[in-house]
Amino acid sequence: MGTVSNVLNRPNLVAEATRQRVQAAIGELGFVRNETARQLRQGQSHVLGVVVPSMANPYFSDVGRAAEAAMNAEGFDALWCTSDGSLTKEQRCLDFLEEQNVSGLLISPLDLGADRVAELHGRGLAVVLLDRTAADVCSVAVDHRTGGALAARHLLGRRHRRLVFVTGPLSVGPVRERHDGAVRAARDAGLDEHALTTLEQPEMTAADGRAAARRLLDLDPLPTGVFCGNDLLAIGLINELVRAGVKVPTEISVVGYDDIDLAATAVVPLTTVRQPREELGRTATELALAETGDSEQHEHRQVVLSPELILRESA
Amino acid sequence: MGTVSNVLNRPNLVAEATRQRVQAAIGELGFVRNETARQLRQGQSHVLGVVVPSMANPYFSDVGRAAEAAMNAEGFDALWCTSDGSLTKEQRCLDFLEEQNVSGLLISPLDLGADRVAELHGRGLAVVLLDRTAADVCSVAVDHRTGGALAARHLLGRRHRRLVFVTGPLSVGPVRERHDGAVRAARDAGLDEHALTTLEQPEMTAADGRAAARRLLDLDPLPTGVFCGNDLLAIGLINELVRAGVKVPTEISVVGYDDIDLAATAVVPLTTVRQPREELGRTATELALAETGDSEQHEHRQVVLSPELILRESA
DNA sequence: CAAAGATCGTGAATCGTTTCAAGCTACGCT
DNA sequence: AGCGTAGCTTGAAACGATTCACGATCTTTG
Repeated sequence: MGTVSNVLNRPNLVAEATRQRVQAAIGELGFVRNETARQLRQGQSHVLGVVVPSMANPYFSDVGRAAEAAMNAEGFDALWCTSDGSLTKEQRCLDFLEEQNVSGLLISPLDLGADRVAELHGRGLAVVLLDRTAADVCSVAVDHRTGGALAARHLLGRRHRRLVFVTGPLSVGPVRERHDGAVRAARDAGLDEHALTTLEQPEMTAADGRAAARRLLDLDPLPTGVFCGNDLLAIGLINELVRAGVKVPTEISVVGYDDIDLAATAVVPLTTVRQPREELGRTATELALAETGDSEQHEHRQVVLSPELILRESA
Repeated sequence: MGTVSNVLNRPNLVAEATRQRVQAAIGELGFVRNETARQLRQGQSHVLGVVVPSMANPYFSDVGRAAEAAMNAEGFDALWCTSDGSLTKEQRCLDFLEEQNVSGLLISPLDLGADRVAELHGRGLAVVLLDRTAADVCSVAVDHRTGGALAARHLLGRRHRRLVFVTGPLSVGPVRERHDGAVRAARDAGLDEHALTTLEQPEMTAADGRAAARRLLDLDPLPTGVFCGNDLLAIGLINELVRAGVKVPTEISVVGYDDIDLAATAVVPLTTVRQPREELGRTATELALAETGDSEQHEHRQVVLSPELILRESA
């Protein structure tokens, strides 16, 4: 019925008495608006998709949560999808979201080359890249080169001259940038080429950090400063170092990256490079919402946020 | 067009030639089926909602991931919602899912009393409780009493006679059950009443574990065995203990609960009670799918899974 | 008191898909 | 040739909400 629709969507158009009556009936019958039909008719959905490689990763879950909160504040809802590091799964997520008619997409794509995202964008979906950057799309990223440099310079400033950079797969953009930033900073400080080792791990979990620590303990002479590509690596590494009887930070200093919750409560509270996760998520939905609003004469913006060094005890 | 629908849903009914032609057109035009309209017409959705208190908690993200994988295998998709520990947010999640016409619900409700879930169930939604149990609903839970007892008996078996149970809010069912199981086991073993302390923390994060460690270090005499309500508590606690120079497990033994990934790579690899998270998630979607299928003469099942003690180094 | 205007309620069309009855073809059989 | 049938295709109704033009009622005003 038309009136019911008005009561729900434009209550001011309907007389107080009728409004009451309709509301009562709604309560009585337990009527629930069928969002599905509503969307079909309106062609728009008030739902944004969030696609991340993993929800278990505190970095993504924090960013996503901030993004979702910002959406809710504007009457939008979030549809979470996890690609689990698989391109196939990512495809499946995008298919799902497209079929669900989301009006926008916050995505941290596994592979920028995959132009499925571009295709969706072409169909009129608002797209915001999380922690990636591309020419003709909105994006919010952190300046990882600066972040890496921040970490390296901190170690250098503490007179460390034998450094190891423990990193995840350098094929991943942000990871490579952190590493590059650190290496560049070390070189700029005039550090000797062979005083600088890179340990590339297949993943970025605490287990990988532990494995890195074992390889690191074989080095001779032992390095004195370590920069890890994320906090989980750093935590695993420190744990194994401590187990081996190496004192952190006296014998080896460690800097992490991300500043996840666990960083503060590690055996040795972690000195780390904080990414502004809340701001990242919030800004991403702002950009997306702006784009869904404007639709046509929208200007794509590439926002770059700054990382910050958090001093604790590990370095 | 009717034929297009047939090509997509019942390809055997349509002639090879037409099928090819339609497929070609689909490819050419970049046609994407509008799931919204499809659902509206069918009244059913091939989507299940997953409602958990937090995605950052590895326990829930693992359970949910297993559940989602099982859904995907059956052609269903998952809609993730996080209640973030707030009843309001949980309500919002349920409203959203109902409006989205999900055909089932996997939920770990904050408050069993809230009969919103029962209401949805009444509307014909398949409902499966995660880690909670109620009379007239399907559920998959772990026998936490046994889990708690497993942990306590392990400590007692190692001749520990001064025990502390560090726990989260006892208002949370599963948490209380773990605690009760442990306390009962200790009493059954004839442990003195005052040789048993309970430290209740407001949350169950590593930070709470650290706080617990500080309170614990004030105790005189120091306890020798500690059972933590989850691994995060245990990790935070051990970290602080080690920082204070207390040797684990020689001076104090610690048992955790969950067996999250981090447990194995902690400074002192954690002895812990493993919950079968994958099985829990998988079973939950099986129950839900079974219920959506049968609809009417469906028998509710309460599945209870068994925890398992994982021996590592911390106790 | 009548006409105009303001205020609300009504009914039909619409969104994109599924479903089903009915129509069409071509073929085989007698 | 005539008829039945299997195999496909077509067209229209339906899902539940929104939207909009129209009609009904009530109020105001000259």
